[in-house]
Amino acid sequence: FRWTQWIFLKLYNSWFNPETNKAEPIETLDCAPGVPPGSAPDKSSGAPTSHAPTRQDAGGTFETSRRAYRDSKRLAFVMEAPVWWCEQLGTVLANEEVVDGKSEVGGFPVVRKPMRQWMLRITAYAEKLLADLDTIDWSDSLKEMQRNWIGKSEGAEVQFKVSSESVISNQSGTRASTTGSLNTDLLITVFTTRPDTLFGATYMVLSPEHKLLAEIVAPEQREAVKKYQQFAAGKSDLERTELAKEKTGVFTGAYAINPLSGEQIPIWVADYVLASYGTGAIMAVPGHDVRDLEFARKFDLPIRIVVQAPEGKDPLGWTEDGISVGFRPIEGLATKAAKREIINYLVERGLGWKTINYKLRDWLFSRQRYWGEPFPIVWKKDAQGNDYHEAVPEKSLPVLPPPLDDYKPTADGQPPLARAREWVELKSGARRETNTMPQWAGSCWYYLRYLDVANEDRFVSREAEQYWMGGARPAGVFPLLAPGEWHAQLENLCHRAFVDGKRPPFAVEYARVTPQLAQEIQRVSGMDVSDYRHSIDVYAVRHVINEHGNPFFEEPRGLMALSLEDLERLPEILAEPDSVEFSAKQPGGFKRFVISKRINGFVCVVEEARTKHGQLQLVTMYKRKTTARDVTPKAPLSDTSETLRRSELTKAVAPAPVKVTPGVDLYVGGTEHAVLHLLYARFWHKVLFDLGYVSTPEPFFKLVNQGLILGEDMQKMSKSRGNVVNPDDILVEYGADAFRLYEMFMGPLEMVKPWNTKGVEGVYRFLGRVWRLFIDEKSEVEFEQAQTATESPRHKELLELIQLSPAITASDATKEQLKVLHTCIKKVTEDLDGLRFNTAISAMMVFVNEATAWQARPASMLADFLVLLQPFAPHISEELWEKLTANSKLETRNSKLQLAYQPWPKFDPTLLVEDTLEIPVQVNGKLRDVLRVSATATPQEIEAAALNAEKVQPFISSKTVKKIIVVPKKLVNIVVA
RNA sequence: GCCGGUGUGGCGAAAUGGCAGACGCACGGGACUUAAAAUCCCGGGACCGUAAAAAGUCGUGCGGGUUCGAGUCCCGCCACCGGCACCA
Repeated sequence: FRWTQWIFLKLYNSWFNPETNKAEPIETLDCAPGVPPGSAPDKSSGAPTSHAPTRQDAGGTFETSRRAYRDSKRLAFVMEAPVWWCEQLGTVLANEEVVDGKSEVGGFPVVRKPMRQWMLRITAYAEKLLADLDTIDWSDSLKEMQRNWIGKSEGAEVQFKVSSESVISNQSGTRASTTGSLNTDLLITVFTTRPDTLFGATYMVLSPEHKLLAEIVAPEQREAVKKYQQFAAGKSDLERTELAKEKTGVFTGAYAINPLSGEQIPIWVADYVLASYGTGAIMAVPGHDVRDLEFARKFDLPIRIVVQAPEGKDPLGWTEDGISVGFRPIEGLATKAAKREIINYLVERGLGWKTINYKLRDWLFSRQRYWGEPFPIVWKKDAQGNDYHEAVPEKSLPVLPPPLDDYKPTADGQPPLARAREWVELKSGARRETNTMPQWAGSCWYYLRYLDVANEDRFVSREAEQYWMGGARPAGVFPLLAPGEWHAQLENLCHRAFVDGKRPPFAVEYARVTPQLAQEIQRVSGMDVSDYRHSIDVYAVRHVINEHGNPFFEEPRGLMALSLEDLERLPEILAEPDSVEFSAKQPGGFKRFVISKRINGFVCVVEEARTKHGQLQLVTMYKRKTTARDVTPKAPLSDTSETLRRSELTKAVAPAPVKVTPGVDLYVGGTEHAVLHLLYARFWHKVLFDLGYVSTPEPFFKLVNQGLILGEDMQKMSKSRGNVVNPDDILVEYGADAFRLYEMFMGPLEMVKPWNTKGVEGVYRFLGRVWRLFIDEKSEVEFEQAQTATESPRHKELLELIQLSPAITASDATKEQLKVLHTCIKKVTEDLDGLRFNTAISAMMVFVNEATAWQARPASMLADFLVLLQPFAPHISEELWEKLTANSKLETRNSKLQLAYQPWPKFDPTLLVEDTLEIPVQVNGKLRDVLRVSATATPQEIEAAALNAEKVQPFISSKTVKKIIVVPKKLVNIVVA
């Protein structure tokens, strides 16, 4: 409670500074120029901004207005707004906790209800939470879920003037006429991701909750609109989604002016436009939006085609990229360019601006429950009698909940804590906040506390945090390449970027910064980068190929598509560039260099960023033709992707990565936390990082989703289905070792798998075989008899009766035995690294099956085997270890050390080499025989043996042998006509 | 509709482009036992053969392609699971 509340106060006392792009103490707020929190620091946008209060501000005292201004910027803030109320749970819930109109926990109905609640400004971190997904090793599906939840859309806000005629007629009907200067500048702002289709906006739609609705609605439509608003408000969110199939809406009687065409377009109200997203109003382009088209067809509204679809495709309802038509300034431009041009057009005329929208909402953080951390907040009254909130001093933490007789909310709907009046009402006259935090609060940072649980002075010591969480270098950076490796590594990178997306991100350092380049950079920036290395990662490769390697979407600026060949010339370009430019101001505070060189009539431009790890990291690359005459056709996209697709790419061998572990090394959990815990924890961690309390920007570097275990009937386990397997029963019957071993043996970690109790018996039998590999069965019978003969259930001394099997010897292992052991060591070691527990266990089963047949079992081998088994079945392994090491004659390892601390065995590859090999012989790809040949046989010898093989002869004798493929140590394939 | 994942024996599953089905479950046969359980040994994709074998043919969701060779790589589909969903 204490440190969770302490972190909350950090959130409370911070704001997000878009200038520095990070959270800062609230005290720095007054010095910064006003920019709306969460919005992109886009100075050229022309979007309206708020500003910090100055002493000249009218109304109220400076203190009051400063407090109000600070409170509006805090990362933890109070908001009076409709929230999700769940009657059965007796509390409000966050967006993320509401699924299909029901509570995520329990599936109870929820309703919208206006309440004053604490919120956390997670939206300020939307961009970072999105962008940094690229730096962590999580599954694609999980990352995708977070991306969808954050829901970034780039586009523009456009202002539509409400047609003066409708305003005049409206106002004269509603208010006392406001003299000659009528408000003809009534503006409605819409958000669109397709500003290029603005010319095709033939009507407008406002959400039923839109603020301007009352002002614009025509008298004759007032009644209809009001009814519609009530109709929409009466629908629960569940109904709203269920009824989504049929569009509804009402004409407002008002018109707006399409800023491009100048036409009057009708303004409608419809609930397919959400108040909570964008501006709550849209420009409807039925020609190129399915929802608008559906609506337009239902209400017979005009439709205009402004984007040409590819040949053979219907332009009506074409929502993908195409060629703009109809509006002169962008006529003929491809969508990407048309968007850019239209935005320029709008900005120049003050009609709109570029903007970014996120679906992510701020996090509703308070609950009306007893069992949660109370907010360390008190409420006071100012001179005017208005309530304001204040932090409890850090030294007063923790704020503990008082004991209560009744844990239900009060009769008038206040949280349970409100029942404790002496606790709530302080002597000073201040009152405690009675809401509590949700359970997520603790789970947002528990992994940090685990590092240093007993610390009384800090939530985690710096030393512990840095030792366990700190990563000195970014993940998987490969050291500088040896000369000549560049080509292979680039193919490796391309392969990882485009073919094998599952691999973790990594970067390659491929060249030192040359003295020429270092000198030039020093000259333009004053920075010394002489000991820096150039690096390139999969994201740069993707970016370069996707952005500049795709001729179809290329911008009309003389830029040319890149090929793999161009990338291959990076070292050449960077060694002796023609020019170097420097741009100090970049998002994230990176220093960037634009390095260019003219090659074969093209100017190749390479942008690199300076990282804190002594690298110049490739950001992007493109080439442009200098003059029209310089055009020489270069490899188009098809060639590039063909190159990438070459199967040779898959052969590129990846070197072992340098082990670095920023954040939690490995986090294993289910997908149910995808947009809850895993998003919340990332947010808190980033705030703590910005404020300097932790040393990594991400909490969990590698995350694996274990698959759900289904019931034996292949259904999700649930009480109502009655197919739940109680772990306690399994533990009693088979023990913890067999239980965990079975869960690991069922199949790949990430896969969904059905439970099968028979399968537990299988691994239980395996553990039994392991036991009998070590233990003399006769002695065990004696033990059991002695046990039944005595009454007391606990006889430690009786255990002494259990003896090691006489087959266990101090003798040396045979070559054959060593091969079996080391095959097992190799497999288990490699499979553990890859979290392939199922195949590791099967390798141990193979070993035990073999070893059971041995008359003499060398103790040293069995000791090594126990070390392998120990992580999978720790109890039985330690037990056997004790028995094995009790016999001093057999000692092979340091028997003083517990098994868990024994060094991991290393496999010896030389022991795995076979003397003779089995070589399958195929004819036209079909298996005909298997030869046994010496491992030293030459390809010629193998070929001859294959041709002479008895079983092969009938298939080749009457035919001509066209070709013989001999794969050394693998196989022979004879191709006949 | 969009995004992600998965399709291999009766079942859970293995297979750096190179002998498909390792390992385990279930099943069948045998040994031990008065008997059962436990344990140990043997068998096993389908088809066609055969007294039994052997040999042969077909087989990794479907249709194409690349390759000497494809469960694996490429193109196009289908089915199932998970997530998102009137987000402009």
